Amino acid sequence: MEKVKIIIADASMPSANGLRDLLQKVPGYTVVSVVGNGKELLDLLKDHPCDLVLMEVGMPVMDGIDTMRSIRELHPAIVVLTVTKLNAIEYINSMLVEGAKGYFLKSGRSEELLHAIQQVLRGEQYLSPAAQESVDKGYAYTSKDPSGAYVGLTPRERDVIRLIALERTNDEIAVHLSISTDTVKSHRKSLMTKLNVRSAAGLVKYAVDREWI
Amino acid sequence: MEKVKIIIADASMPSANGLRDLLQKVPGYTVVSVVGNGKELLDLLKDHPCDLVLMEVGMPVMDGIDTMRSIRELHPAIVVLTVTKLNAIEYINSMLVEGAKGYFLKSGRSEELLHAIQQVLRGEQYLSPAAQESVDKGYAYTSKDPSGAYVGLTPRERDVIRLIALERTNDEIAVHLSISTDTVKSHRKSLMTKLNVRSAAGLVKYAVDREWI
DNA sequence: GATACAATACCCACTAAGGGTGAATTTGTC
DNA sequence: GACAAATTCACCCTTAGTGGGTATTGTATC
Repeated sequence: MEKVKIIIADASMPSANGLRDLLQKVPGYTVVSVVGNGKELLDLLKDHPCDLVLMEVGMPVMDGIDTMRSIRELHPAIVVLTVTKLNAIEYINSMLVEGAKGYFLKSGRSEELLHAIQQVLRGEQYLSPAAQESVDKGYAYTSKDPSGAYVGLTPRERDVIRLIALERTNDEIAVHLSISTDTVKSHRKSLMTKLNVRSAAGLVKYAVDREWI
Repeated sequence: MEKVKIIIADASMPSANGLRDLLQKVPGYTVVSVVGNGKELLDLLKDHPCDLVLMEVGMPVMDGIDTMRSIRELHPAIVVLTVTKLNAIEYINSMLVEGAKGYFLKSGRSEELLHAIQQVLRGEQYLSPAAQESVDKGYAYTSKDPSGAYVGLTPRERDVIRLIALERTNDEIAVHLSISTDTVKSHRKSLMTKLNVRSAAGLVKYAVDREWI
């Protein structure tokens, strides 16, 4: 019987290695590769297929949510289990909407992770208890979109949110991007509406969590 | 010969387990415990001494910097190696000032971590290349304190910075803490001066990084 | 009792950000 | 070519935050 081929996508070395070591102990599993961001994962998948991906949401270069969308498009058969420390509802919702089969929080126990893997491999959804609780409590960032559709940011909006998180004022951002201050304000307003936050604080948290800064 | 007793303090399960598994393979080392935050660590140290602590900066309940200060006071003989994903200068500086012997970034390789451990156990300081680079570039948050003294926040300032990160306005914070809006502004000013940031964005990043939200 | 600091509160002036509305232009896709 | 989406820009007005002070009280610590 073929072993389940697993790839781990996590920028944090001890975390990625910890997952690898844990899974290598399981007879039916084989970790074929460990990558540090979404781009590396997609490059690898081009000619190295696998059955299961364990993926962190917060990764540099290309984060988990964007990566998830590409995987669903390019490799629909791959099962993805999110393995992250982020338990905010917007990430859970985003990952599930984009097609992740499960959402496991890193505060959980190893045995629970193995259980989660078995469950998603069987085709069932898995959510960590705390994640399930967040989902039950309702949607914070996504309340304006009850359909559950993913709220994507445009490239320009990402430019702006990054600079906001870097403590730049609207004027400075305008100079940096060679656009008018009014345009920066436009993007800022779109960002706040999309992410359903009330102030710059919410934008900064979003950018920090996703490791965009 | 006695084995080196090691405790790992890291709230992230795969990360903590990854470190534990890595160290258990080394003949001279023994991981006596794994804890999830600074408070658990200090409780454990009361009657379970150890030689080396690997500690993450970002931990819930009690973060690495506060924990470091207590360790230096209560258990001066224990060698602490910071093992974190945070590479901002203020954390590096804070941990070193508080008495950590080394600062290892989780993006580094396992062999490098073992090398770092050997180095701090010999009594030498260790810094990850990227961390060394940050130090060379100068101090961002701590530029106003060239002596390198740790910039500590008072309990009230922590209340305020947390609420700022939670997107509360000054008025809301005032009501929540039962103080006047002017007092909130006073705390806000102190925070920005102490942390040497220009706007709320810097405060939010600080709070998010330290997992205070 | 003197010192230091945290916490509280107030003043003033100025700048930045938030919220609403509308619209032109480019870009890519069907 | 029609359509949707992204990007750009311009007004309006209101509120919130920033930066500079100063000052009082309480509470440790020396």
